[in-house]
Amino acid sequence: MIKGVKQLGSHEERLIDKACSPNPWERSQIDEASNQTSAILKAHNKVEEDKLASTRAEMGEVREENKRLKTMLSRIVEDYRSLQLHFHDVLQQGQAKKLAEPATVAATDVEEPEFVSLSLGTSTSTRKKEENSSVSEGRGREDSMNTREGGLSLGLSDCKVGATNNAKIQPEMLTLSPEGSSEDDKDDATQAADQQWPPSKTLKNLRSVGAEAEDDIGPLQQAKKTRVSVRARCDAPTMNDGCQWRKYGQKIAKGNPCPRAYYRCTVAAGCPVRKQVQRCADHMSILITTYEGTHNHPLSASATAMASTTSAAASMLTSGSSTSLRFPSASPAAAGLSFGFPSAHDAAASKHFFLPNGGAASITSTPSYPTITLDLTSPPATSLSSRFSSSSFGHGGARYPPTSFSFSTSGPSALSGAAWPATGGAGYLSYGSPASSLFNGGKLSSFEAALSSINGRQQGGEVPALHNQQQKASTSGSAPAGVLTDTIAKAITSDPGFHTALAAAITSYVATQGGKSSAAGGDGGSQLQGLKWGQHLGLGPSPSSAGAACSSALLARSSPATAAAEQGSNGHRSFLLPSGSHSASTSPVENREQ
DNA sequence: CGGTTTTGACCCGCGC
DNA sequence: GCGCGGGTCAAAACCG
Repeated sequence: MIKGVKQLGSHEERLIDKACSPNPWERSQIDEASNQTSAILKAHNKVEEDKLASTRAEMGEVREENKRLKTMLSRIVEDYRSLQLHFHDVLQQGQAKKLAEPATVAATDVEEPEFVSLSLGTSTSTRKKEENSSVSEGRGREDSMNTREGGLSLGLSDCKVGATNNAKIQPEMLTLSPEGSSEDDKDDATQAADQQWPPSKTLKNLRSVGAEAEDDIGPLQQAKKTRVSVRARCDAPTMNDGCQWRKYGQKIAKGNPCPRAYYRCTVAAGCPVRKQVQRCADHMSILITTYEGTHNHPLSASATAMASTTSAAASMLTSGSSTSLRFPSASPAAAGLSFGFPSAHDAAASKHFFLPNGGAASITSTPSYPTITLDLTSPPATSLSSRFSSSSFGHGGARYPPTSFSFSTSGPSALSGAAWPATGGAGYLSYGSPASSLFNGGKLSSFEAALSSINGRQQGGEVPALHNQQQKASTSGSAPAGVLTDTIAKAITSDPGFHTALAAAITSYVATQGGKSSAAGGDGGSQLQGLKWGQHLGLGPSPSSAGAACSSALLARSSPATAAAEQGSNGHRSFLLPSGSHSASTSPVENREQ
């Protein structure tokens, strides 16, 4: 492209030179003719001069336009390179941390506070295995993720949140249960045992210890309580997320006639992961499943799907604090990022960007826990828009600033069931603006593939390869929910996707804005806007989270939006995944429920 | 018989 | 301090 611009520039110069200096023969002819027919020649001369002037003016415009394009391009390339550098930095830091990671879980908790919490799909053993087996190359790691069962190798849990995040949120990787931090006070011999789900007496003691220590480890405590809630239409008692669960309690929660069931993961003894399942009071067909904790064991592919999704969602939540810094409500960034979205609706706190096809909003609010909600309940009509929501009210709401961001996809309505590519990367190229043919060439983005999965539209034999792969790998039978959530999770978490989505979004945005500026005669505005946008994306040297950047990149695909109804009231970050006929099959265990 | 579910009791945090 | 609500325990019942 640069080459092309340069060629264009030299061509312009030749044209202008030619226009400015007619050859001698032409001049002599004109002089001769002027002697004979002065009147005619005068007129002729005038016409030529006019032509010259107009051509000169035209060339000047083209030249200026060329300059603008050159500048814009160099800025974009610059931004892209810095982003690339930053991306590699993050990868390398993650690798370095892993290599330095002590063998004990407790040590990990202490030394890696910046890891994103709630990596439900990531187990210590799995991650260790990967350290040994994978080359320290992003692409290689992703390959392993796509092929290996049970491990979430590239989830956002491996992705360090930016430094701005660390100041406020310091999630920890492995021990999300309340007793986790207090284990530091115990000797090593007991720590391993305490990784198991503690007996009630221990729990009671730990509760008090944890309360005492809370001042010191406040952020960690906060992060540990991070929950991921999944709303989905489901007729079955629970969604099949690939794990085995044992019900350990049931309560009638206030304000909801439906009892809330408490489950514990029984895949491995002592797995601290719990989930709560409750039907929505308003819509009994909607099942709300809330996950909390970190699996301490490898997961089946289908279980990893949900886990990685929730992990990704939690990562989005935690990374959202930095996002809020990047997209302050009153800053031009917020307006810039809206890309035509309506601005904030709830003056009190919530600032939602709504999507063109936004369906039912899903908001959850948990007074003391930062909770992110994946809403899979919107009707199929909203098929290709996506939105998540998260809420966080930690400690007076100051810890998680109320901000929302969303992203949407729009593109060909024909759902090809494009599978997440086995090698990753390539599929992400389909991120981009509809305005850009590059991203619109009949391909679906991976995210769209995920959405199509959610909507159950893989029909007529269009079963994604990923689906097949996971069905083969799954140890708990078919798990459509797992497949779709895995696809979503990959769309959110996969680093090359984040990488490429950004590049695609940049290109897409420039394509759109560049066209506008060109049509308007050009005032350099597009360049400026593009730069701002890039900065807000975190394209600069400052650290940014993958989630924030990815979602922001995806934002570029949004077309001017019409507001969707908002159900929540307080500060949430919002995503939404449409689901229509999302019905998850249930495991034999879960079928026993009443 | 082992694992799971049920269900009343208990604990704890929070608000008044 | 008390009541309320959420979360958990644990014994009994249930199930394959």
